[in-house]
Amino acid sequence: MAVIDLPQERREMMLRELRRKGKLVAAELSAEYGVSEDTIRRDLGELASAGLLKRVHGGALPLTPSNMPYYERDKCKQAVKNELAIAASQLVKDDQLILIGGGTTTAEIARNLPINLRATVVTTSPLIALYLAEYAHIEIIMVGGRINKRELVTSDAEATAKIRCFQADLCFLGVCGVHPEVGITSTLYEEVDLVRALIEQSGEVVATVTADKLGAIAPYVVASADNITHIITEKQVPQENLAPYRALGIEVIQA
Amino acid sequence: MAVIDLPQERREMMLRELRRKGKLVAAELSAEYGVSEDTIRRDLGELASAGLLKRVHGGALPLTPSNMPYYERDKCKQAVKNELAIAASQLVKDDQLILIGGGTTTAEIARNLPINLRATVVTTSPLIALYLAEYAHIEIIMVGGRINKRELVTSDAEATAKIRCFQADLCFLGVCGVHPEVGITSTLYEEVDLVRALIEQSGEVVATVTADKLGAIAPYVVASADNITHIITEKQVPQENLAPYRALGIEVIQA
DNA sequence: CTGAAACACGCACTAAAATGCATATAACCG
DNA sequence: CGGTTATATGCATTTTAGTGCGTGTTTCAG
Repeated sequence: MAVIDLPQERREMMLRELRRKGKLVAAELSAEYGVSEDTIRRDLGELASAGLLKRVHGGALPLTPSNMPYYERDKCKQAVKNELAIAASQLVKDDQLILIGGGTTTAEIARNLPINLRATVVTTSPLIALYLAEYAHIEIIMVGGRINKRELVTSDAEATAKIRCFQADLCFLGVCGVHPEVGITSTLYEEVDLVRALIEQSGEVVATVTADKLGAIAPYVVASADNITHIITEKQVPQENLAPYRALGIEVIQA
Repeated sequence: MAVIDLPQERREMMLRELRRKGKLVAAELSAEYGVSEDTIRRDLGELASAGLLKRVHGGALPLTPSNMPYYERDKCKQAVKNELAIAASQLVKDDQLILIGGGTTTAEIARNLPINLRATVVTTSPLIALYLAEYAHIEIIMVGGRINKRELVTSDAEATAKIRCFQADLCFLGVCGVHPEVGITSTLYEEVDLVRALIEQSGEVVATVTADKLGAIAPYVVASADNITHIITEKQVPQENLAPYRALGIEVIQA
């Protein structure tokens, strides 16, 4: 992991993190960079007086609040999704080719990748593409096609065909439901082919699944559950609910 | 390992190391090159005053932290760009096929379209795609490809080829410079083909041009000025500056 | 209204920077 | 060849930037 040894470097990192995440919390920064909260406060004060961010009680916010589009849906279970995303982001390694599908949790993963990760990411989500643009060493391939406004992704035949052109190391899936027997299911028919392509063109398949989606069944079946290699879910999920997935050879990670 | 015996050689090595690692730490350099920290500091000071790096406490950083993109530029002349965008948005009619290129002004247009506009928009910018997702009756086609992080658009051959699949009614262009004789110019070589495609695949070509870009010349020529059908520019621009464009048959609108 | 968290300020300590000076080496020139 | 000069370097000294801690104050949420 890249060590931060220059104060100025730390400040620039903070600015980038602000652009990615839309806010900075002093206490978190203190832990993240291994310096006291005083130092963080001084940093934030300096950046604020340089006109680079807006200082608020507890942290900082961007000057232009509405530049990065913001989505209401993103709010629910935000904290949980953030936890899952952080755990998921541990699975990536340098120099991999990664596919990221649509969804609020996968978007969260895109904002929580290691800051110096060197990789190529293929995504169908313009929102994720924007988040990734803040990373210096990530090559971004945007998969084109008709935008599905509900999910904010391209999910038509053109997008599916494009995904088929890649053979990735890793894929992050946002799913509507995962059931041990029924498998991966979706509420959107037009997404089925695309998600299937994501799975088939990728070595490891990581599904981030909140507790309510575990064992859930949506109308359209995408693939059997054993196509998944990793499930990231909440800490509080009881072990007996996870056992069926482990029996399928899926590595289950709780965060 | 080549021995470093020339001071100048050492400095060039340091610059290369800076490009490779993104930062230089004085103490490390001292050990690495076997000279005192004083010497390193003098080197860094010299390189800084030559404008080759940014000197910071403890070492040095690149001048442009490789990602000083978009969001900075977006702030400047925001009010003006908004005016131009509102004027530009008047030109769209229902049921048209519209191309929107990259740029801060074109993004502004995307946020200022008539709320009930019924149209199809093709864009290379994920940011614009997100803005457009707010409109109920706009069909969005995202053009895929490698993302240029600086401009936040897809501008590679794949994107250009895709644009060639459309025959649009209208196209909004964000340009680096428009000169009556030299024509439309760009600061980015890789954008040239794409912008040319936008122009050729579109009936009307609307350029939103802030005062400083009117008559400006950037390194790479895209097309002659008479390819433009409409120029939207600032109110304060004197008539004599606009006459050459009108002589080319371009409709000039001041907002 | 009250307790906890965040903040602001001053102080002490460390590391890095600037500055002046001494020395060594290499280049220059008669 | 020998002496002068310019450059590069290291060392000592003073300044300054960065940091953490303690104390008292402000802000915020229940």
